[in-house]
Amino acid sequence: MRDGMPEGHTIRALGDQWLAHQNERFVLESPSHSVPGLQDLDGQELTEVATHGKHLFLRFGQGWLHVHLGRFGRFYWHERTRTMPEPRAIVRVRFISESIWVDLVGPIAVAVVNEHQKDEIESRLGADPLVKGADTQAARRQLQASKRAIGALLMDQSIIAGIGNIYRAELLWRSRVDPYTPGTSISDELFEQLWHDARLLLEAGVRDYQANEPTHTVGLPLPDGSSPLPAVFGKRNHTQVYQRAGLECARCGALVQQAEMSGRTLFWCPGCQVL
DNA sequence: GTAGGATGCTAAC
DNA sequence: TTAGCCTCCTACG
Repeated sequence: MRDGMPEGHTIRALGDQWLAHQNERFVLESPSHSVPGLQDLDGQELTEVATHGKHLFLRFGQGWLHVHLGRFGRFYWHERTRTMPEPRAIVRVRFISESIWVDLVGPIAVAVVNEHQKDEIESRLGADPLVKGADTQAARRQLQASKRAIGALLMDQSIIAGIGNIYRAELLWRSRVDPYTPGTSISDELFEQLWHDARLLLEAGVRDYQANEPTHTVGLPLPDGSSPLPAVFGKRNHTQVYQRAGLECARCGALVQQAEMSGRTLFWCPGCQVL
Protein backbone atom coordinates (compact mmCIF):
# COMPACT_ATOMS: atom_id res chain seq x y z
CA MET A 1 0.00 0.00 0.00
CA ARG A 2 1.13 3.51 -0.82
CA ASP A 3 2.46 5.68 2.01
CA GLY A 4 3.51 9.16 2.90
CA MET A 5 2.60 12.71 1.92
CA PRO A 6 -0.04 12.94 4.54
CA GLU A 7 -3.05 15.07 5.12
CA GLY A 8 -5.63 13.76 7.59
CA HIS A 9 -7.01 11.11 5.25
CA THR A 10 -3.63 9.39 4.96
CA ILE A 11 -3.22 9.25 8.71
CA ARG A 12 -6.70 7.81 9.16
CA ALA A 13 -6.03 5.15 6.52
CA LEU A 14 -2.70 4.33 8.16
CA GLY A 15 -4.45 4.06 11.52
CA ASP A 16 -6.85 1.52 10.00
CA GLN A 17 -3.90 -0.35 8.56
CA TRP A 18 -2.25 -0.53 11.98
CA LEU A 19 -5.54 -1.57 13.55
CA ALA A 20 -5.54 -4.66 11.34
CA HIS A 21 -2.57 -5.78 13.46
CA GLN A 22 -4.19 -5.12 16.81
CA ASN A 23 -3.19 -7.60 19.54
CA GLU A 24 -0.03 -8.59 17.71
CA ARG A 25 3.13 -8.44 19.74
CA PHE A 26 5.81 -6.15 18.35
CA VAL A 27 9.55 -5.95 18.69
CA LEU A 28 10.47 -2.27 18.39
CA GLU A 29 13.94 -1.22 17.35
CA SER A 30 15.42 2.21 16.86
CA PRO A 31 18.63 1.69 14.88
CA SER A 32 20.01 5.08 15.78
CA HIS A 33 18.68 4.85 19.37
CA SER A 34 16.97 8.13 18.74
CA VAL A 35 13.61 7.44 20.38
CA PRO A 36 13.90 7.75 24.17
CA GLY A 37 11.76 5.30 26.13
CA LEU A 38 11.13 3.01 23.17
CA GLN A 39 12.47 0.03 25.15
CA ASP A 40 9.45 0.35 27.46
CA LEU A 41 7.14 -0.47 24.54
CA ASP A 42 9.39 -3.14 23.03
CA GLY A 43 7.82 -6.61 23.10
CA GLN A 44 4.33 -5.35 23.98
CA GLU A 45 1.10 -5.91 22.10
CA LEU A 46 -0.45 -3.22 19.92
CA THR A 47 -3.66 -2.66 21.86
CA GLU A 48 -5.08 0.62 20.58
CA VAL A 49 -4.80 2.98 17.63
CA ALA A 50 -5.91 6.62 17.65
CA THR A 51 -5.75 9.37 15.04
CA HIS A 52 -6.47 13.07 15.32
CA GLY A 53 -5.89 15.20 12.25
CA LYS A 54 -2.37 14.43 11.06
CA HIS A 55 -1.33 12.80 14.35
CA LEU A 56 -1.15 9.02 14.83
CA PHE A 57 -1.00 7.28 18.22
CA LEU A 58 -0.15 3.60 18.64
CA ARG A 59 -0.59 2.03 22.04
CA PHE A 60 1.87 -0.71 22.97
CA GLY A 61 1.21 -2.05 26.47
CA GLN A 62 1.08 0.90 28.86
CA GLY A 63 2.57 3.56 26.58
CA TRP A 64 1.71 5.39 23.41
CA LEU A 65 3.96 5.94 20.43
CA HIS A 66 3.15 9.34 18.95
CA VAL A 67 3.95 9.71 15.25
CA HIS A 68 3.64 12.76 13.02
CA LEU A 69 4.85 12.13 9.47
CA GLY A 70 5.29 15.77 8.48
CA ARG A 71 5.75 16.15 4.75
CA PHE A 72 8.25 13.38 4.20
CA GLY A 73 7.57 10.70 6.74
CA ARG A 74 6.66 7.23 5.50
CA PHE A 75 5.93 3.76 6.78
CA TYR A 76 7.39 1.01 4.63
CA TRP A 77 5.30 -2.16 5.10
CA HIS A 78 6.60 -5.66 4.43
CA GLU A 79 5.31 -9.19 4.91
CA ARG A 80 7.47 -11.35 7.14
CA THR A 81 7.83 -13.74 4.22
CA ARG A 82 10.17 -11.22 2.68
CA THR A 83 13.73 -11.16 3.98
CA MET A 84 14.39 -8.49 6.56
CA PRO A 85 17.62 -6.63 5.77
CA GLU A 86 19.54 -4.55 8.29
CA PRO A 87 17.69 -1.23 8.62
CA ARG A 88 19.14 1.76 6.83
CA ALA A 89 20.59 4.40 9.15
CA ILE A 90 17.66 6.72 8.47
CA VAL A 91 15.13 4.24 9.87
CA ARG A 92 13.77 5.78 13.08
CA VAL A 93 11.75 2.80 14.25
CA ARG A 94 11.45 -0.76 12.97
CA PHE A 95 8.28 -2.59 14.05
CA ILE A 96 8.43 -6.41 13.88
CA SER A 97 5.51 -8.77 14.56
CA GLU A 98 4.98 -12.38 13.49
CA SER A 99 3.26 -11.24 10.31
CA ILE A 100 4.89 -7.96 9.29
CA TRP A 101 7.89 -5.71 9.60
CA VAL A 102 7.51 -1.97 9.11
CA ASP A 103 10.15 0.74 8.84
CA LEU A 104 9.33 4.31 9.86
CA VAL A 105 11.45 6.86 8.01
CA GLY A 106 11.53 10.65 8.05
CA PRO A 107 8.78 11.57 10.53
CA ILE A 108 8.76 15.09 11.93
CA ALA A 109 7.91 13.60 15.32
CA VAL A 110 8.16 10.16 16.89
CA ALA A 111 8.11 9.87 20.67
CA VAL A 112 6.94 7.68 23.52
CA VAL A 113 4.24 9.54 25.46
CA ASN A 114 1.92 8.75 28.36
CA GLU A 115 -1.83 9.28 28.47
CA HIS A 116 -1.45 12.77 29.88
CA GLN A 117 1.03 13.82 27.20
CA LYS A 118 -1.24 12.38 24.50
CA ASP A 119 -4.14 14.45 25.86
CA GLU A 120 -1.91 17.50 25.89
CA ILE A 121 -1.00 17.05 22.22
CA GLU A 122 -4.65 16.59 21.28
CA SER A 123 -5.71 19.62 23.29
CA ARG A 124 -3.74 21.77 20.87
CA LEU A 125 -5.69 20.38 17.90
CA GLY A 126 -9.01 21.53 16.53
CA ALA A 127 -11.88 19.24 15.58
CA ASP A 128 -11.23 16.58 12.94
CA PRO A 129 -13.81 16.44 10.12
CA LEU A 130 -13.27 12.67 9.88
CA VAL A 131 -14.63 12.26 13.41
CA LYS A 132 -18.40 11.83 13.27
CA GLY A 133 -20.22 14.08 15.72
CA ALA A 134 -17.16 16.26 16.31
CA ASP A 135 -18.00 19.57 17.96
CA THR A 136 -17.75 22.14 15.19
CA GLN A 137 -18.85 25.12 17.26
CA ALA A 138 -15.42 25.93 18.70
CA ALA A 139 -13.87 25.66 15.25
CA ARG A 140 -16.50 27.91 13.73
CA ARG A 141 -16.10 30.55 16.43
CA GLN A 142 -12.30 30.57 16.18
CA LEU A 143 -12.41 30.84 12.41
CA GLN A 144 -15.01 33.60 12.36
CA ALA A 145 -13.10 35.57 15.00
CA SER A 146 -9.97 35.82 12.86
CA LYS A 147 -9.12 38.44 10.27
CA ARG A 148 -6.61 36.06 8.71
CA ALA A 149 -7.41 34.72 5.25
CA ILE A 150 -9.62 31.65 5.02
CA GLY A 151 -6.86 29.99 2.97
CA ALA A 152 -4.58 30.26 6.00
CA LEU A 153 -7.25 29.40 8.56
CA LEU A 154 -8.16 26.11 6.87
CA MET A 155 -4.55 24.98 7.30
CA ASP A 156 -4.39 25.99 10.96
CA GLN A 157 -4.40 22.66 12.80
CA SER A 158 -5.49 24.29 16.05
CA ILE A 159 -8.80 25.24 14.42
CA ILE A 160 -9.54 22.28 12.11
CA ALA A 161 -7.24 19.26 12.25
CA GLY A 162 -6.36 17.32 9.13
CA ILE A 163 -6.60 19.74 6.20
CA GLY A 164 -3.41 20.32 4.23
CA ASN A 165 -2.34 22.12 1.10
CA ILE A 166 -4.27 20.03 -1.44
CA TYR A 167 -7.53 20.12 0.43
CA ARG A 168 -7.46 23.82 1.30
CA ALA A 169 -7.16 24.62 -2.41
CA GLU A 170 -9.80 22.13 -3.50
CA LEU A 171 -12.26 23.00 -0.71
CA LEU A 172 -12.15 26.69 -1.55
CA TRP A 173 -12.60 26.03 -5.26
CA ARG A 174 -15.52 23.68 -4.67
CA SER A 175 -17.36 26.30 -2.59
CA ARG A 176 -16.30 29.18 -4.88
CA VAL A 177 -14.55 30.96 -2.02
CA ASP A 178 -11.80 33.52 -2.60
CA PRO A 179 -8.82 32.28 -0.52
CA TYR A 180 -8.14 35.83 0.68
CA THR A 181 -11.56 36.24 2.31
CA PRO A 182 -11.05 36.99 6.01
CA GLY A 183 -12.46 34.56 8.56
CA THR A 184 -14.69 37.33 9.89
CA SER A 185 -16.61 37.29 6.57
CA ILE A 186 -17.38 33.56 6.67
CA SER A 187 -21.08 33.00 7.44
CA ASP A 188 -22.37 30.18 9.62
CA GLU A 189 -23.85 28.55 6.53
CA LEU A 190 -20.60 28.74 4.57
CA PHE A 191 -18.63 27.35 7.49
CA GLU A 192 -21.00 24.37 7.72
CA GLN A 193 -20.69 23.81 3.99
CA LEU A 194 -16.89 23.87 4.13
CA TRP A 195 -16.88 21.55 7.14
CA HIS A 196 -19.11 18.95 5.52
CA ASP A 197 -17.23 19.19 2.25
CA ALA A 198 -13.95 18.71 4.12
CA ARG A 199 -15.37 15.48 5.52
CA LEU A 200 -16.49 14.40 2.04
CA LEU A 201 -13.05 15.04 0.54
CA LEU A 202 -11.15 13.44 3.41
CA GLU A 203 -13.36 10.35 3.29
CA ALA A 204 -12.79 10.10 -0.46
CA GLY A 205 -9.07 10.47 0.28
CA VAL A 206 -9.19 7.52 2.68
CA ARG A 207 -10.83 5.40 -0.03
CA ASP A 208 -8.24 6.51 -2.61
CA TYR A 209 -5.46 5.59 -0.25
CA GLN A 210 -6.92 2.18 0.47
CA ALA A 211 -7.40 1.57 -3.25
CA ASN A 212 -3.79 2.64 -3.87
CA GLU A 213 -5.03 5.48 -6.07
CA PRO A 214 -3.73 9.06 -6.12
CA THR A 215 -5.68 11.55 -4.03
CA HIS A 216 -8.39 12.90 -6.33
CA THR A 217 -11.21 15.41 -6.03
CA VAL A 218 -12.38 15.49 -9.64
CA GLY A 219 -15.76 13.84 -10.10
CA LEU A 220 -16.96 14.19 -6.51
CA PRO A 221 -20.39 15.84 -6.01
CA LEU A 222 -20.11 19.57 -5.41
CA PRO A 223 -21.52 21.38 -2.36
CA ASP A 224 -24.06 23.35 -4.41
CA GLY A 225 -25.56 20.14 -5.75
CA SER A 226 -24.32 20.63 -9.29
CA SER A 227 -23.14 17.67 -11.30
CA PRO A 228 -19.56 16.64 -11.05
CA LEU A 229 -17.43 18.07 -13.81
CA PRO A 230 -15.80 15.71 -16.25
CA ALA A 231 -12.15 14.97 -15.66
CA VAL A 232 -9.88 17.48 -17.31
CA PHE A 233 -7.40 16.18 -19.83
CA GLY A 234 -3.72 16.39 -19.08
CA LYS A 235 -1.25 15.04 -16.63
CA ARG A 236 -2.40 17.03 -13.62
CA ASN A 237 -5.99 15.84 -13.72
CA HIS A 238 -6.69 14.56 -10.21
CA THR A 239 -7.62 17.96 -8.82
CA GLN A 240 -9.47 21.08 -9.98
CA VAL A 241 -6.90 23.73 -9.02
CA TYR A 242 -4.11 22.17 -6.96
CA GLN A 243 -0.93 22.05 -9.07
CA ARG A 244 -2.85 23.38 -12.07
CA ALA A 245 -1.51 26.94 -12.33
CA GLY A 246 -1.78 28.28 -15.86
CA LEU A 247 -4.40 25.73 -16.91
CA GLU A 248 -8.04 26.57 -17.55
CA CYS A 249 -10.54 26.26 -14.74
CA ALA A 250 -12.98 23.48 -15.65
CA ARG A 251 -15.88 25.54 -14.31
CA CYS A 252 -15.33 28.99 -15.78
CA GLY A 253 -12.35 28.78 -18.14
CA ALA A 254 -10.23 31.39 -16.36
CA LEU A 255 -6.59 30.51 -15.77
CA VAL A 256 -5.75 28.96 -12.42
CA GLN A 257 -3.39 31.16 -10.40
CA GLN A 258 -0.75 30.35 -7.84
CA ALA A 259 0.66 32.40 -4.98
CA GLU A 260 2.33 31.92 -1.63
CA MET A 261 0.10 31.73 1.44
CA SER A 262 1.11 30.51 4.89
CA GLY A 263 4.47 29.57 3.44
CA ARG A 264 2.88 27.12 1.02
CA THR A 265 1.84 27.33 -2.61
CA LEU A 266 -1.81 28.26 -2.93
CA PHE A 267 -3.78 27.50 -6.10
CA TRP A 268 -7.12 29.08 -6.96
CA CYS A 269 -9.30 30.30 -9.80
CA PRO A 270 -9.81 34.08 -9.73
CA GLY A 271 -12.66 33.72 -12.24
CA CYS A 272 -15.16 31.83 -10.12
CA GLN A 273 -13.80 31.88 -6.56
CA VAL A 274 -15.43 35.18 -5.78
CA LEU A 275 -17.26 34.65 -2.47
C1' DG B 1 24.66 14.00 -11.22
C1' DT B 2 22.31 17.73 -9.33
C1' DA B 3 18.71 21.12 -8.20
C1' DG B 4 14.45 21.99 -6.79
C1' DG B 5 10.06 21.08 -5.20
C1' DA B 6 6.67 18.28 -2.55
C1' DT B 7 -0.17 16.42 0.86
C1' DG B 8 4.20 19.81 7.42
C1' DC B 9 5.58 22.09 11.48
C1' DT B 10 8.43 24.71 14.85
C1' DA B 11 11.59 27.88 16.79
C1' DA B 12 13.47 32.14 16.41
C1' DC B 13 13.39 36.94 14.77
C1' DT C 1 7.57 36.19 8.29
C1' DT C 2 11.61 33.26 7.70
C1' DA C 3 15.02 29.43 8.14
C1' DG C 4 15.56 25.02 9.11
C1' DC C 5 14.56 20.17 9.32
C1' DC C 6 12.78 15.47 7.54
C1' DT C 7 13.25 12.14 2.47
C1' DC C 8 11.98 11.06 -2.13
C1' DC C 9 11.28 11.86 -6.88
C1' DT C 10 11.34 14.43 -11.26
C1' DA C 11 13.27 17.42 -14.61
C1' DC C 12 17.14 18.92 -16.63
C1' DG C 13 22.04 18.90 -18.02
